[in-house]
Amino acid sequence: MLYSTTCSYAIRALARLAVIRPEGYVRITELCEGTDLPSHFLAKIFRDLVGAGLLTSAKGRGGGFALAKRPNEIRLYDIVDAVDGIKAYSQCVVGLAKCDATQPCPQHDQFLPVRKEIIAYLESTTLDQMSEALAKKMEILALAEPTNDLPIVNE
Amino acid sequence: MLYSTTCSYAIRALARLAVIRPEGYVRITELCEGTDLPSHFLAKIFRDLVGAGLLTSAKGRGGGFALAKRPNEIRLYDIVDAVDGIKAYSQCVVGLAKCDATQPCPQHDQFLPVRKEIIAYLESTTLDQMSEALAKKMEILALAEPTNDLPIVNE
DNA sequence: GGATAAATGGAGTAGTGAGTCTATTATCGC
DNA sequence: GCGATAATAGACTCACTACTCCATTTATCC
Repeated sequence: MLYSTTCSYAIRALARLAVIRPEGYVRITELCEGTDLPSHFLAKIFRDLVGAGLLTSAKGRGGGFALAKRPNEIRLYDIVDAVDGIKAYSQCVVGLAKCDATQPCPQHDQFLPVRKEIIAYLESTTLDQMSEALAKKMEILALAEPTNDLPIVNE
Repeated sequence: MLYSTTCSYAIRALARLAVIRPEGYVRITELCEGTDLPSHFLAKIFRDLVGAGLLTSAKGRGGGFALAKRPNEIRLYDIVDAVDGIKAYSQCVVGLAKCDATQPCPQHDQFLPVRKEIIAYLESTTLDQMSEALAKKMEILALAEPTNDLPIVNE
């Protein structure tokens, strides 16, 4: 997979946050309701995202986590960088330390276009696009199972 | 990174094997000489590659591991599939079980071209290309450090 | 100011991937 | 057949990622 499990949780949670309340505070428990997101673990991940400047937080009644920027200003790239570190994506595909044009690894040249495609994807995808797609999905699920008030979207 | 550490070892070792002796048996110790490949661990990995039909093995004097097919018939795809399992590449990028055209994850459509690029890369790259690139690299290193008989290529 | 509600911090646990080590088995040369 | 050689098998350790839990801190409401 492209991201770590932790990073997947972060992406899904942020997309959900943008859907539920793009501008206000959302509690962790509210965010995880009806999903398989592990709330305690997500709390830990969100601490880091606060530190990375992607989220702001407020304690006490009415508090929770809120996006630090507008959804269209948060790129997938920023989330991945905050959680996994983008450095991993620029390293040699076969894990060699010394790998450049003069000392190429067996895949160096071949892999360039793939890496470019991945980085372009991470840079061009923003949270508002993701939340829009997620909202559409939740809508479809709600129609498919009209008896459920809160569709389980993430299993 | 695109592959697991284990898979990187497999790729590097197979490329090396194809350079050293494309058709005969090579001992693990010989294969790891002058590299940072962990020989005991590689022995374990090679067992699996024998099971996957990429390598054949022979015990005793004169034995070792040899490619089960010609280098141009072994694709990067086959190696990755044998070690990491290609299934991981076809799964949803954010790790959702239910993710298809009707129930897309927030990244489903956007990620398609990236996935295609990765798969195309894995399918089009073969061991002979990789060994050729590696041989070229070893040559460059040998010229750069003419005092060394066995250049360390993989640190 | 007391009760409640939320994040925060950090210790602790579990499972997995990476790597080591040793004993066993098969093969070859003599 | 015997000794050397090399893969095979599996138990074991280590580190790291994923995840839990609880005590603490901070804020809000009454």
